[in-house]
Amino acid sequence: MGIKERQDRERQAVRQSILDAARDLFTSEGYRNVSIRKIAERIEYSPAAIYSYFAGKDDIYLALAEDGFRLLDSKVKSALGHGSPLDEVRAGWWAFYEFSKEQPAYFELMFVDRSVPAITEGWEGFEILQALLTNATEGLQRAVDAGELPPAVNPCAAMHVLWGALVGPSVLRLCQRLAPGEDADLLARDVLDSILTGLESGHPLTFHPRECCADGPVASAVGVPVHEP
Amino acid sequence: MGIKERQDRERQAVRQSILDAARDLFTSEGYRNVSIRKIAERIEYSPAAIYSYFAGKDDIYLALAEDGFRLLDSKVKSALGHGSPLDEVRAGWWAFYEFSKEQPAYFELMFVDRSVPAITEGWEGFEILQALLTNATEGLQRAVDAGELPPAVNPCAAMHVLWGALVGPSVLRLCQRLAPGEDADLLARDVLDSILTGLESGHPLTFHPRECCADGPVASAVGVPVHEP
DNA sequence: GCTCTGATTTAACGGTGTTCAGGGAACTAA
DNA sequence: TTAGTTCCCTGAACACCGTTAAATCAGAGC
Repeated sequence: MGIKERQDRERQAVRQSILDAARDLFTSEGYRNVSIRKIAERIEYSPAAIYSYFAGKDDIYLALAEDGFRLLDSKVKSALGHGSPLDEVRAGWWAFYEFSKEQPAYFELMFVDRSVPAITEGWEGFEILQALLTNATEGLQRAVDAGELPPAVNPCAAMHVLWGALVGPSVLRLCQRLAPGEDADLLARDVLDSILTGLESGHPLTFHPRECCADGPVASAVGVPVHEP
Repeated sequence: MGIKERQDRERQAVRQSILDAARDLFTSEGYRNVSIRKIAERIEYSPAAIYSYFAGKDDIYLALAEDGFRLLDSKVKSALGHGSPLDEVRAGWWAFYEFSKEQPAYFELMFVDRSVPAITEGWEGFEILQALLTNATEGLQRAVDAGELPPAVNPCAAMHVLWGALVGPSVLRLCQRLAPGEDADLLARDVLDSILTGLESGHPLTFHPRECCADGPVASAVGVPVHEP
């Protein structure tokens, strides 16, 4: 009795076609300018049909963003495992930058488009990013423990700095704000190197962390607005 | 014949009341959740009346944001003029952070709220921010010329790093993502110091700038989406 | 064949930003 | 004072939006 399986498969296919259409439209026209009706028209269904697959427009975005965070997570993780702790820090953040090149559509949805709904605690994608940033902080801690970074370096604050700085070149590249002769890769590398060099110099950090990386970094990272969408 | 003057004054007062109501509503409920009808109700006018003062909802935001950029500009400028070039760099960026504390409503509209319309070239506020960031780059150049920073430091890239990193603590503070015991001021200072220390160490920068600061930084800074609002 | 289930559509609700013809008050000129 | 003009403002409408309830329809199971 493969009927249910076939039905499930078909349903999954429709669901995926909604996501594909939405990703295309979101990245070409911006989340704000895409309506449920446009997505429905693209997949040749009625607008109401979509609501049997997703609770609402925001949920379509959240499903896409969750995929994106998963992709980012696996990309960063596969870049680790080689070299010293400091090498891993460098590799991890470089993977983040490369992700913005390889998956520009996802990256844009995740970090650039400002009309997108808010990312809140409890949502799966939030937890993935959360864990990723916590890992990044722990990586910095290992580099400190290994003596590759001065003991004065606060891993949490350092992670914030790396994060904030690395988003810049990624967005610059994505928005094509660099001239043809300018190489975003070099800029990204410079930014990364500058930060790490600064950390190596070991300026004492006065910030007093708590479990600041347990709920802090994501908010600043993605630029979460204070209000509900 | 002060009639026209009085009429102009009244008109200006109504215009200002629209802006005041809009700023209150935007920052308490988020740009996305505020409708023209709500603003109209607040000032006891009909929704249509607003369109004789502003071309649309987005223009109300743009007028507010322009005020904000002007405020930021004057705050940063008044912080300059004392000390060495490197001191000025530090003072300027610290003023930026302080602005986020003193004018949280404006700062939120300018940099945090993600449902706000895009900032585009040609708009007055864009030019103000543009000039401000160009000034920041020139300040870094002066610090290099004065020997306070190594010649290898690329002012444009360095400006990007400072900018990206400083937004982080500001947003963290604004979104109250720090525990009571954690001091955002210290975090901001650490971030600023870390970056400057890194620059002083003089890691060679490979990025090849053009007039990259003539049209680049703003986009990455504010997180401008690719699409029209 | 019939029934039942569940995916899909039709039609509508309440909201949005925005436009436009007209009313009416205030000002000007005779 | 009165007639004319100007211009702000309103009411009503338009074209959308996200979302939902009821009707419809195809297909599976008996």
